[in-house]
Amino acid sequence: MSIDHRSHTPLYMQLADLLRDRIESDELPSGAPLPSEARLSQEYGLGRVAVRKAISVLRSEGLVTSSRGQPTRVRPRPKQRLVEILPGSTISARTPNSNERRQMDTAEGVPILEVRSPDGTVQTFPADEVALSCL
Amino acid sequence: MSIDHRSHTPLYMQLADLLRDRIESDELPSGAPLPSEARLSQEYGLGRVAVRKAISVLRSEGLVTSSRGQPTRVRPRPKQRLVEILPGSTISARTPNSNERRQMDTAEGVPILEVRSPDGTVQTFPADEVALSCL
DNA sequence: GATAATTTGTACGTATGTATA
DNA sequence: TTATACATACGTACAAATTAT
Repeated sequence: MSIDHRSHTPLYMQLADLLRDRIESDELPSGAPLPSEARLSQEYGLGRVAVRKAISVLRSEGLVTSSRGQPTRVRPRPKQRLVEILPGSTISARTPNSNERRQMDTAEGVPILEVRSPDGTVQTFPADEVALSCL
Repeated sequence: MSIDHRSHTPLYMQLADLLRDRIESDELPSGAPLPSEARLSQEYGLGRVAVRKAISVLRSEGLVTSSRGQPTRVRPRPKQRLVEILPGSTISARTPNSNERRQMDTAEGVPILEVRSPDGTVQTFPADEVALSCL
């Protein structure tokens, strides 16, 4: 379970895979801090660029959140609430751009669910908080 | 419409905003090549790191695709086909991780739509190709 | 077919800024 | 205040894939 510097798989991807495993196996549970970038650098013998790129992969997958001054943490996943939608509705999903993300205050890696009701109205929901139930 | 080096907004974000505007206004239409990283560097007086980060933002939003040896291009958006789902189905959306993306052969920035039918079966669709219609 | 030029990808190092504890 | 941690941004070098010559 370590980094192979001679592998064809990029170093950052190997590290991302390692960390993802530790998150999905709950060895790094919800809310837990990841080791700092400096620590990961030393631990695995990588430069900081590779470490940051690995973490950015996890961030874009919605698995972790980073903010200045604090350690990167495993992103707590809110319980999804069920939203009921009417027959005849159309549902689509997309990735919000940075401005939309700011407005909706959602984390990186969280898609947007869009529901177009039969009457033409459109509703949007962050996909980590909402699941849709077709009546 | 240029880069302000004294702004509080990061340079890469300013460039991402500029390029996003040019894509969404169709000045850079579907399939069109973006200027090369070297060209953007010169054009806007930025280092390559800032340029690459800007493009990575657009890639994660599903707006462009990059591959080695070829210019980064505006990602052609396939026409969505409508998939009908049964009443009682539950719909959710999520960002696939890198391995899932490889398996489903979807681009970065394309969420996955997941449908759990009343009989318990689960179907997954790339959200750029499929929209769901609730019967 | 072989070479060269172009373009993106990976990875290193360094420096400075900013938010948090 | 100090130390820690992440964010931004510069530079360099080489690898790998594609395209043009």
